[in-house]
Amino acid sequence: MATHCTDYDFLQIEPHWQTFWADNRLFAAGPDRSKPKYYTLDMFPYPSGAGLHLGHCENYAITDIMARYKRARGFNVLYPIGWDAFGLPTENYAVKTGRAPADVTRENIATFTRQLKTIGVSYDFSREVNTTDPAYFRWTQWIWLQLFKRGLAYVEDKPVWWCPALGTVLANEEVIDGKSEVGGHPVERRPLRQWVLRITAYADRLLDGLQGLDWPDSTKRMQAAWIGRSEGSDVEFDLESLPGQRLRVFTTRVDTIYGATYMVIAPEHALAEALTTPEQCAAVQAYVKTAASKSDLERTELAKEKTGVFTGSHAINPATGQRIPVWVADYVLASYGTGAIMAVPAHDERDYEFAQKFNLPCPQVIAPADGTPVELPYCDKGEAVRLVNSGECTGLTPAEAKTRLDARFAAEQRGRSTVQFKLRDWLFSRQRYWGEPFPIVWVDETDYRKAAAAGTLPLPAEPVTCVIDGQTRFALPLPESALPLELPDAPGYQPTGTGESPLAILTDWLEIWFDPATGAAVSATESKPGDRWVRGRRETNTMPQWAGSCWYYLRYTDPSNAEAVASPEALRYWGVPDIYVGGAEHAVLHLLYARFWHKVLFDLGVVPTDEPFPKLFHQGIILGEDGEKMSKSRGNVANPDDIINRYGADTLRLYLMFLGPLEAMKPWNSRGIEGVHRFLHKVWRECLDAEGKPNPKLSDHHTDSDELLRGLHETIRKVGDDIDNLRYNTAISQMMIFVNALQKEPQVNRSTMTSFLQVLAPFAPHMCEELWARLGRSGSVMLAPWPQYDAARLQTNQAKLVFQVNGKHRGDQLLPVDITQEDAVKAAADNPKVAAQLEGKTIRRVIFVPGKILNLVVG
RNA sequence: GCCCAGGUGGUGGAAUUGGUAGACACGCAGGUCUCAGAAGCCUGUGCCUCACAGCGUGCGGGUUCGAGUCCCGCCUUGGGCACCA
Repeated sequence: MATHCTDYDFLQIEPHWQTFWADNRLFAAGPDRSKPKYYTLDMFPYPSGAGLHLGHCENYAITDIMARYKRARGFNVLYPIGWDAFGLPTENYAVKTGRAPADVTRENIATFTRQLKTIGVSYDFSREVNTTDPAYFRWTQWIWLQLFKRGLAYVEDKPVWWCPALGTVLANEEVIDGKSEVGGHPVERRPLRQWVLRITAYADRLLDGLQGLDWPDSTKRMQAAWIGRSEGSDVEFDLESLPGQRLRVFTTRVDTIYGATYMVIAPEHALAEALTTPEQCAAVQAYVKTAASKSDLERTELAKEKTGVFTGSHAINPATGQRIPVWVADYVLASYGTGAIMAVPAHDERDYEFAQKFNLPCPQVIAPADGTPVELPYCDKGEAVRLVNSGECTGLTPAEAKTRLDARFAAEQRGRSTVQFKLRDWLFSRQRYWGEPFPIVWVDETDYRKAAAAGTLPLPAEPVTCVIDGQTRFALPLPESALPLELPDAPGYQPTGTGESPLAILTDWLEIWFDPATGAAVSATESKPGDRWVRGRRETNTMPQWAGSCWYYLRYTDPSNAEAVASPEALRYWGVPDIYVGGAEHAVLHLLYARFWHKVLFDLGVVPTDEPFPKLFHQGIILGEDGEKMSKSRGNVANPDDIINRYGADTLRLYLMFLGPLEAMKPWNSRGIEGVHRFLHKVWRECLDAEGKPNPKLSDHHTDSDELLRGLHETIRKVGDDIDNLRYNTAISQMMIFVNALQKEPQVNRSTMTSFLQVLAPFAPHMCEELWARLGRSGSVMLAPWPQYDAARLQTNQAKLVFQVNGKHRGDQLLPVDITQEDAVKAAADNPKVAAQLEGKTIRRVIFVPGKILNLVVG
């Protein structure tokens, strides 16, 4: 079944075995539930027109080697692939060319698939999923409906990037330095109706869940920082000019309240206008207007110098009873906490800087317990500091003061201990065509009540409403049975020019008669089909690309199930990925969003566990030869197709894995690849002679030396360990060491060679299949059980003992491992170099680590 | 500014719990084979030195019989966050 080439002709060998694997369906995840399962997953690729790059190859080689190894170890392996195919690049291309996004997507997927097959990745292509397939996004919509039903989705006007010149809304990543990425046109913020998901309701669980995950620490830390849990207190300050109203602040340092000498509200704060006195009106209005016209980016970038305006009003510090001024300043963010702060300049850097600029008082209320004078601002807290000048709290530690003040303000009904998060709710809509449509119809209140009364729809406890053309509309979901809601055809896919999605001009699709019981719809231009039908307008937003990638790993367990996301049985057996490999660029968003959806599905009883990715690994970025990030403009891109044509996929895979630690960022080196290519040639020559027949040095009867067998067993052991621990580079180095030893042997037992081929096979699968067959082994090397190493073979009775004198290496000698210290010292003393160092000196101390080192301390 | 991870030959990198620094490979040099070349094979290759010795894991200190590894201070590269009260 092997090819007949005499040389290592990888261009012939590789396609041959790729066809063999596909024809024999060797990589399909099996139905046998008695076997232990292993689920390995790559991050969901976007099938771009540019095709596969080296980063993909690195990612997929890592998981492919793992998958092949685990199969050989007897696991039932699930190793799937699919396509995260909705999204902007395809839509932009469609707009430009007028071609249907679905057609473009299909072509891109075909290209990707072809390329994947040329690198020999052992995916189970029978489980391929595609987020743009209605049979798939039916369940994306279904999950979204569950979120909707549980009150986790709502609608809000939110500012988005709008480009007047392009007549369209842009994503954050399409805006660069305040200009559109395409064309460099100016962009502005414009409020548009958006769907928002209440991810903040899961903030605590998302944070706590991180603890048990086997993820890179840096990624866990990044997510924790993104969630940004912060414990503090809410306190309400009375307002002198607005009796009965209070200004609420959030502070993590309520213990410093005796030092709060002014307050600051964000320019967007609801009380900004009410608090402004007539004399200050012009100044405040001007300030608020300037702040509003700045983008978030400008506001933070220009943040070097603090700015602000006095409102003219005062609040009362509830601790001291003093009147303190209320300012407006944009260093306070409307979106965090309550949008207002109590400023304690003596103990907060930002407040200090502001107070210095505007000449506000800075009384110190925290001091080191030992009375050391300190410079302001002084931000220490903890056991070593005490409150000073703080009335009843003077002398307490900050922690004690917090307890006391929280209790006092709670009793006064003006405060409490509380927790804030940096995490914001998730803006979950795009004004775009190429995404999942929301299964929502906007209706008036009467129709909503009528439809709700039927009791069959997935409705939230509180209706979701919005105002369209001055009228309040209610969000009526499609019944689950009516899913999927497919995308209508849109001529040209052009932007509408109003900021709404291209769907908003497809009147027949948009304005409908709708049957809430069945989800059926007809154009509103037709006559009302029946009594229970209601007049509605479809939701025109579509879901962001994150939607489809939030749950795809579940679909792989049962990809064609028409009744559910996946069957409970499949979800129980396959569970979640045992290892998830992808780039660190998704450390926060994708991984956080998917965790959120998974927890909701867990609460719904759909999935049996509450975390989707127990083990995560990030492969490092492959840089160009110049050590810079690969990019077309730099001209430092190495193309996988070229490399495969020149060296073969096995060489490419092996070299990518040999380059360095998998997680490290490392530069490509086109000369270095020669090394692993030579290594594969060497393996070939050790197996076959010049005619392509088995090398005469291989025999079935030869007894290999203990040393060679120790090398073989050490290699089996190390390669297995290193694969388990994702240290492929040292596994390869061990295989090179073994082949170098093999090469020096005049005769080698054939089974030694075939055992070695088995451990090499996950890395260089095509060549190992070929050699396995040519050495007379039957079937696929992939089906042979992983060789066992014999621990007894690894032992030696001699080991090199290193001699040191005063910690310096002075020689070594092969000695029995169980040598006594006394004999070891004798052996050392016989060593001429050691003897020279001992000359005329006394041995003061002997450090003996058996089998390793003998250090003689002399003086 | 804050948090994190790195810094080892000409190059990529290796080094259980502190125990031979530089495995493996690239490159380079010499040799062998060849009419010649390619490929292969052999030898060498941290620095300094003819050699002995000495010096060497970003820099400066420290702990230790012994430090790439542990501790303190600094420099530097990369990543993340960035007025989050």
